[in-house]
Amino acid sequence: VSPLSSLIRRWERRSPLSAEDRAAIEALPVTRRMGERDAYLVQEGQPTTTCALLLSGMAFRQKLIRDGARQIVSIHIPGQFVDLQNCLLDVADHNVQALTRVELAVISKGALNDLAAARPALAKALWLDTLADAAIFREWIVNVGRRDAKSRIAHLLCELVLRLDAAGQGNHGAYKFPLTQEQLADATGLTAVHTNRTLQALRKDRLISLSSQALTVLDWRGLCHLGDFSERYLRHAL
Amino acid sequence: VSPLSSLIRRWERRSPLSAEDRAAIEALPVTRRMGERDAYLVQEGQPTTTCALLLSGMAFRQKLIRDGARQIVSIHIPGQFVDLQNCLLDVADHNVQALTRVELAVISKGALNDLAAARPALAKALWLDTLADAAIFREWIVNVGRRDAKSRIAHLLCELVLRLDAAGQGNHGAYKFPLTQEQLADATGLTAVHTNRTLQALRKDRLISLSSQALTVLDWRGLCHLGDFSERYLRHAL
DNA sequence: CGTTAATTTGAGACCATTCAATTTCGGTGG
DNA sequence: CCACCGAAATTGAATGGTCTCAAATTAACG
Repeated sequence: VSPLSSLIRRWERRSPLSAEDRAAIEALPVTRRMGERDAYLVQEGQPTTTCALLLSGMAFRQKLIRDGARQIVSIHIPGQFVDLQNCLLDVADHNVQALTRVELAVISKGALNDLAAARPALAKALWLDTLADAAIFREWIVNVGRRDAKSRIAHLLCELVLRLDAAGQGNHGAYKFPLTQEQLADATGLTAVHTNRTLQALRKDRLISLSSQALTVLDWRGLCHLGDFSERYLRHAL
Repeated sequence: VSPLSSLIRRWERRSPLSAEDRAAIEALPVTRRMGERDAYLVQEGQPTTTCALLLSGMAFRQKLIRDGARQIVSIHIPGQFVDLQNCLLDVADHNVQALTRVELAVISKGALNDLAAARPALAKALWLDTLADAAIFREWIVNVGRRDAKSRIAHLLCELVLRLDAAGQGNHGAYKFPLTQEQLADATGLTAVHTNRTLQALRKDRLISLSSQALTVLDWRGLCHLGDFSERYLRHAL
């Protein structure tokens, strides 16, 4: 079975691919690669040579500012490219880090660009992936820019839960949740201390239970309401 | 002269287009449309039918949250699409508003999709536009998530100044700057009051002068340093 | 000029931060 | 299996950046 079958499956949820398109994907030269937790998969400033599809584990993208503070700008689950933009960039403009131990399918930039040039339907699929990313970025801006701490974290959890569900990684409202509180803080623009207190509030409100990397949603409606969550922006991401 | 010549010019700054590609762009059926200041050009929840290229004036994209607060997620200058994502969305997932009186070249979704399907080089150009947007979104997240008020505003000004320069809209560090302080606040995740005080601080530090819609950069190096600004992420946006 | 929008100012309150210390957890080796 | 270790989570108290609310001033525009 091809390492890119998860990609084909995800793209076919949007619309069916022709046999030739599927064959072209499966013919891509792929290298498997592992990454340890916290390992840098892409580093800002590095010349780019490949794109990587996440096969298992989770990863996130982040930027560092001068004083050393970190802002996480997205979180990735299996079936997604973690650095699709590198396909069209000479130099990486942000960092990608493994959140857990990860397994990657690495494809050369050139092969992916050739694929897009030769097969319009796949070019569109790649474009759509970029667009889905961008939609999430926009909502992420709103989250850190205009919501208070409780809403921010609630919103982030809602988004992750829907995406994990779509990827078949959740069962009955329970999820593996490998983010540390410090990482959750870096994703929401808060401090780790305040994130801790905010999580306690969410637990006291009986919205979630979260401990030892296990997240359970106790009150989905309530969490969505608190997080001011509407799933429209995830249209092409699920 | 074609209304899409500014688009061709911008795309050709990245790499030359073939005569056929240029002809295909110029053959697109285009409708001109005006928009008054503050007018909604796209409304969240609306079915999408067209994409619009900004010919003159400025526009911005924003989302509203439940309590009515607004977060501006991007600002657009002539030569850019203000709603390219609508090409691949059935329903708009955010709002687009005119910042000044604007002039638009409206193209039907279908025509643009056909263009992308038929002409790989143009599909790539559209993809690259989406990617450039996404790079700006990422930095925008960092800005509102991790920088303090002075840095946030300085960073936003740095970005706009470079983009205005690239679009040929600046002369000698002086720019038309139609954002009200309230809009600047909504873009940076601050309040209008605090934005006002922060601008006063930037003026007192002799970094900028800003009044009656005219921005002058007095100390570019200093502004970049304060804003923790690095232009790498604008690689494809300029 | 008159009217409305935009900017500016002041003071008090609050959400989130900072800094430091403590407790718990997960994994490791004896 | 337990002792140990570092990482992660938790707690407390004080500080501070930003917000809120309200009012005054200035600028924009017909």
